[in-house]
Amino acid sequence: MLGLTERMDKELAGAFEKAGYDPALGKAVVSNRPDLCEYQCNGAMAGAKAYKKAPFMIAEDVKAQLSDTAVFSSVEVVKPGFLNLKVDEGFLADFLQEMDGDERLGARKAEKPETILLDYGGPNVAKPLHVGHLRSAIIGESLKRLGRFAGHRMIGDIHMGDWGLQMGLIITELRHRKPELCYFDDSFNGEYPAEAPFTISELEEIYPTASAKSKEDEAYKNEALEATGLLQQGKAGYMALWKQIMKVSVADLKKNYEKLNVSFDLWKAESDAQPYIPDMVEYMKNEGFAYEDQGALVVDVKQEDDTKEIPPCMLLKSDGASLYTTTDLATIVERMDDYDPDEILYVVDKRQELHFEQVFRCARKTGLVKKDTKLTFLGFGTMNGKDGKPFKTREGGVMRLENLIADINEEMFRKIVENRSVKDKEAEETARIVGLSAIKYGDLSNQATKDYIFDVDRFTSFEGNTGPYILYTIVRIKSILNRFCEEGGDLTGGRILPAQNASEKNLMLQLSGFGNAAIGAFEEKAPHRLCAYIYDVANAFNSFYHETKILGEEDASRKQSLIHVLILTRKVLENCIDLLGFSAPDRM
RNA sequence: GUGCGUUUAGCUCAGCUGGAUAGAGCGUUUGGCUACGGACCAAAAGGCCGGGGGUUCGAAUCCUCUAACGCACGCCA
Repeated sequence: MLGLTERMDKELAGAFEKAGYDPALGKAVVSNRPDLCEYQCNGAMAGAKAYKKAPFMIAEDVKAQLSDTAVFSSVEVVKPGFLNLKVDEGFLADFLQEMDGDERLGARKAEKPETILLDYGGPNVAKPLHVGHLRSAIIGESLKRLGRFAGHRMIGDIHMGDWGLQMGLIITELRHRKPELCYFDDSFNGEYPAEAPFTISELEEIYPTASAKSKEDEAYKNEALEATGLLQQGKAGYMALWKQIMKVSVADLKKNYEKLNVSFDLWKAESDAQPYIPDMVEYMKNEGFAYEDQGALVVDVKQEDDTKEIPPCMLLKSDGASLYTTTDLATIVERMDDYDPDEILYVVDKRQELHFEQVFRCARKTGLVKKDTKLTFLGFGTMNGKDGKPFKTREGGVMRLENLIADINEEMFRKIVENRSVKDKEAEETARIVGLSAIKYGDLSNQATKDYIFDVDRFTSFEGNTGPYILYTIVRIKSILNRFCEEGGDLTGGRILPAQNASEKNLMLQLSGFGNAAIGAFEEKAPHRLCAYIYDVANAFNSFYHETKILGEEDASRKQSLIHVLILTRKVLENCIDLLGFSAPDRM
């Protein structure tokens, strides 16, 4: 079905055309002067130059063509050449009725569905998730859902870091601690044990220890580098050990991402791309793209229009080992092989922008991707504490994601119990749901590309532009609908009637904007746009609710209409939060 | 040093690609519970949109210069 603005555009374009002007000028946008009108069209001013005519005259001509419109209840021409529009109440009611019966709630579907590979999450194995991983997971998950809703084939890949120096460090530290393990015995040729020689918490302690040692101890660092190299060459004992590390880590990661309501279609890692490296490197050498420079193998990615020096893309270090860049390029080869995506979208910390610029240029130049394959970098900003500096624990250390979530849930639990006499068990579950909304909405309501301040008090508040406030609104609607049913009401009967007052009409207008908000948020890769939209809807609803007697309404058909508006509001809000990656409880 | 980004109300942020009087939330002040959840609603105060110059009917938005802060710049990932 066509959206409301699309229908208005059609009406306006027809009027412009009939009046002898370019129909493309007929576009309706939400008015920035709600005191004057609901929608406005600025086409007359935009076209004034081309037609060498006063904008006011053009607007008058268009208005004349709209004299018998069923879409607008009022069309006015103002000052320079604004067309001020009010939507016809009957038309709006019919639109919402149709929207209520539409599975997609009036949102258009992509004409050309694309296959989009979404690279997000990006945790390192054997290292605990920390707040730095939060944004990638939250933003990526939302984009995946938004894209899917828009009609695209979204493939979410967690793309774990499992192949760099970090693995060498862990292996080295393990060898120091437990040299007797069969993984370190070169003459061992039996079956390696099924049980891992460590737990996840040991693993998480080993890495930072090893990392610290390598910074102080040159010999230790060299050992780790050597171990990394041997692993990459496939040394049997190290491979077996690496598999154990992966097994333990992945199980833990799955558990943690589940808590965030984040799920991946692919659990791929850097190591999966390794088999593609030798051929890729060979190819780049043979085609003359790669050459040796200071002992390393590099590909130039400079361009004529560069405003600054772009360093070449390094494929192999002087010791022959591969790097982050190599792996990322090989991953592109792997993805093209496996899925031939129309676009690969990376949701990564914006500080890595230069690296991806190099990788993208290299992939294009050397033909790893097709000419029309889009490679997109969506860099997100840093999550800062209230002091404006990167988010830390009270002691100044890196905040583990687990702890952050636990803190939020505890705060939420406290608030819920304070206000309601609910059973602890239920309150705990509710606290988790509401807590997640606080974290996700707090993050997503900011522009992804900018740094933002993570303020626990603000995000967990039930007032203002927060996740809990949105959930509160939904819960409130559910509560009214429940009561309606208890009183013997029928949720399916009747139809939506024209609005009878300003707050009701405003709510209806807001609801009609769902499609544009959801699709627009994806097209602009901007979940915060959807947050702004639901906040508007929630406000419009609460204002309407405050002024309107619903269950006490005596006119049966009007009461039924109000119930329908409520149902539709709930649907819109629930769809939105699902697209953002969280859900609402029944009570809170 | 070079490049990129940011700068909007006391604080945290929007501003839909150039439109009318720059908007929210928090905080502050005030008013509203014998209706369906007051965890709400209504209202007030609060601004040289970092600064200068330009482009045009019209600029927070585009161009240019400049300041402050942040980030990134070949053998880590």
